[in-house]
Amino acid sequence: MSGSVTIIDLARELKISPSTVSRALRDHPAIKDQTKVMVQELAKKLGYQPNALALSLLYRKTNNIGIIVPEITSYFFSSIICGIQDVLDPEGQHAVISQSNESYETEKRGIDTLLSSRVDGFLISSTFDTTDYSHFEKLRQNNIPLVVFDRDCEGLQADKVLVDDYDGACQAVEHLISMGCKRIAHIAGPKNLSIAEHRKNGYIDTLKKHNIEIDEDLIVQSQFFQMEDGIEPAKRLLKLKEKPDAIFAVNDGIAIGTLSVLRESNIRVPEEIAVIGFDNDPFSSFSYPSLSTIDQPTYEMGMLAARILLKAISSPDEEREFRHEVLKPELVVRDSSRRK
Amino acid sequence: MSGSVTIIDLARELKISPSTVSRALRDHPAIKDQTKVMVQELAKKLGYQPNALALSLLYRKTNNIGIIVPEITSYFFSSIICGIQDVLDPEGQHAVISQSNESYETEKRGIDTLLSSRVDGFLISSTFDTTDYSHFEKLRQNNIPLVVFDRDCEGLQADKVLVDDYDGACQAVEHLISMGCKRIAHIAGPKNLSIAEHRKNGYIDTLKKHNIEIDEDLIVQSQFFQMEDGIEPAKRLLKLKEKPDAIFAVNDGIAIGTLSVLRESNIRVPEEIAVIGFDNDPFSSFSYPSLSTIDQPTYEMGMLAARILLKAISSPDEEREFRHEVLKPELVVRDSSRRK
DNA sequence: TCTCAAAATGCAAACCTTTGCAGGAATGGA
DNA sequence: TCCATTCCTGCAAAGGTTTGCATTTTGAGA
Repeated sequence: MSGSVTIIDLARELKISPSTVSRALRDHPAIKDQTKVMVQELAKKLGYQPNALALSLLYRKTNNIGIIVPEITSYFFSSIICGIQDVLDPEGQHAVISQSNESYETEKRGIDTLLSSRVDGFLISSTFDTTDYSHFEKLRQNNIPLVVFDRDCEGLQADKVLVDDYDGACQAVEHLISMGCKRIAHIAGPKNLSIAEHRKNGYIDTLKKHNIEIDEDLIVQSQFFQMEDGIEPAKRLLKLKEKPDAIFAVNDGIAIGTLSVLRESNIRVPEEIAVIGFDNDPFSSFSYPSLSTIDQPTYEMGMLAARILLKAISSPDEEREFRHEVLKPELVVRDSSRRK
Repeated sequence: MSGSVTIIDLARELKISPSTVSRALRDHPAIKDQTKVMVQELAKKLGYQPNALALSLLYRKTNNIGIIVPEITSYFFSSIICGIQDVLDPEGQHAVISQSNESYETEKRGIDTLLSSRVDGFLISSTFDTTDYSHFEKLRQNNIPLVVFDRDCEGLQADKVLVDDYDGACQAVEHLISMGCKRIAHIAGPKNLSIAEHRKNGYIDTLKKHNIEIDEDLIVQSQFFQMEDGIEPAKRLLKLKEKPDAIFAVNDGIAIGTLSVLRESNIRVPEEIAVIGFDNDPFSSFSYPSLSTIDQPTYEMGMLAARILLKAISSPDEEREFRHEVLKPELVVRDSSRRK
């Protein structure tokens, strides 16, 4: 940054005013061709680059987009970010990424620091703990566009890009039933997380639809979404007097953890217990047995969210409805649920 | 951004000058206590937040750090980024992340756009194709600090935080030998990528050290680092007349792909063929069989790189040697290489 | 009441760029 | 030669903040 050459430097060198230099660089019609050539050549020679900071200050626009996600190490979120970046990049927008680590406080702090660094808009997937949305409301008051993705904040007025988790769960359970499973267990995700609730509801409703009684013992809970978090809940299910013949895990991580427990217990998958996950993590097709799952259009979700945000940024005062997009997930059948 | 209140607003409201407001907010000794209280209360009431843009312009410092990585979807890079962020955050620095997708051109473009958005420094892990470092040299000419991590750019004058890949490979092969393996194959990574070369050299030298002849047929190449990229090379090894009794894969992704091929071919791991990877991806302890590997201190690498960068930024003109840190990797033995 | 130092505040420049408006130079025609 | 255009170019303000220096205010002491 130190050695950077400014418009003023060019002006001084050419003994003309900064405004003329500015206009010459932007090909303004009121500038003589001769002057333009002269300026542009010097600019090139000296490697002039406009100071984005000065422009941001002038136009009140940084071209920075704040992204807040619970974590970036999971494929799920990192591939969403890919989708976002592939939309932002060609538009000259930059992604400033902050992790909340599933902590409400950190999320709030993240918003504040990004806010004071003047990002033009926010893309947020909130934490487990986020039940109070006042920090999001604040954005609207400040007139800063916000698009919520994946994890719904129910009641919050904002653009949203979500996945139909309920439908995904229904597909998963329908599939297990069609494979002849009778006692289908569910390893549910953290409480008060909308997506986990929706999946659980899809599970319950599908069983009911098929007149299968809901057995509360068959519903256990995982604390987080990592592979190791699946171990303990899976073990709990295996301790039941009447074991399940299928397990629908809230995501692929938990499902993979479950598979490892089943393997250790010498339970054949899918013959004794079928397993299905959720996410279609790249990992899932390489597990043993390969894992049936519900594919989520993560990349598309990121792209769509980013597009909606950019649109909101470029037409600020427009009165409009908040968008509420719901993407459809898709069943992927692999060995872990395929009855031969 | 629109509704944001400025120091000038506060000044007007209180009928004092902006400079007094500024000083009052920063608790300057020359300001009357009464005035300070008055200003600070109004600032709080109106929710004043300093405009970081104006400050950046003034101090020629954005507090943004540009990160360029080949991809963010792998655990390897995303956990490095975690380490980076955990250092940047408390310092009020923001990570602006750009992906090169292993493309030299994209990497170059990334530098240019981040440069024009005035990041204070760069943390870069270069692509496969990056053999020309002029875009990095440019940074030094502009006096912008750069720390290279993981993937070395040989010959480039810059701070570097690397992992001793050679040593890691030696540990892996030593381990296989100690388990009684005689025909150890290597699935190498992309050519002209330093880390892949170092691992290959470690493999070769360790075999030589044990007077094991190098068989070129046992060295095959993978194109990329994903699981699916391991399939084809593994199949090539299985087609050999004399099959290997161990495979050292350049990373865990390739190793996982290899395991799936071995499984399909009904080859017992580790009894017939032992397998070891590199990275200690979380996945590797949940594969079947669980994968022996070389643990890389990714999080620490990110932290160290970030710390070095921040130091370089805060003491710009200081004459100093470039740092060249080499972290030690560590063998993790699991089922895929444990002879019973 | 006046003086003077000390205390408190304000002015203006700097960071870099854009742009409406004013003004100067050049050119054409009479 | 002079006037009226047209064509170029420059001035200054705006965006928000900090800070050296100048200026005003305050209060004490004479």
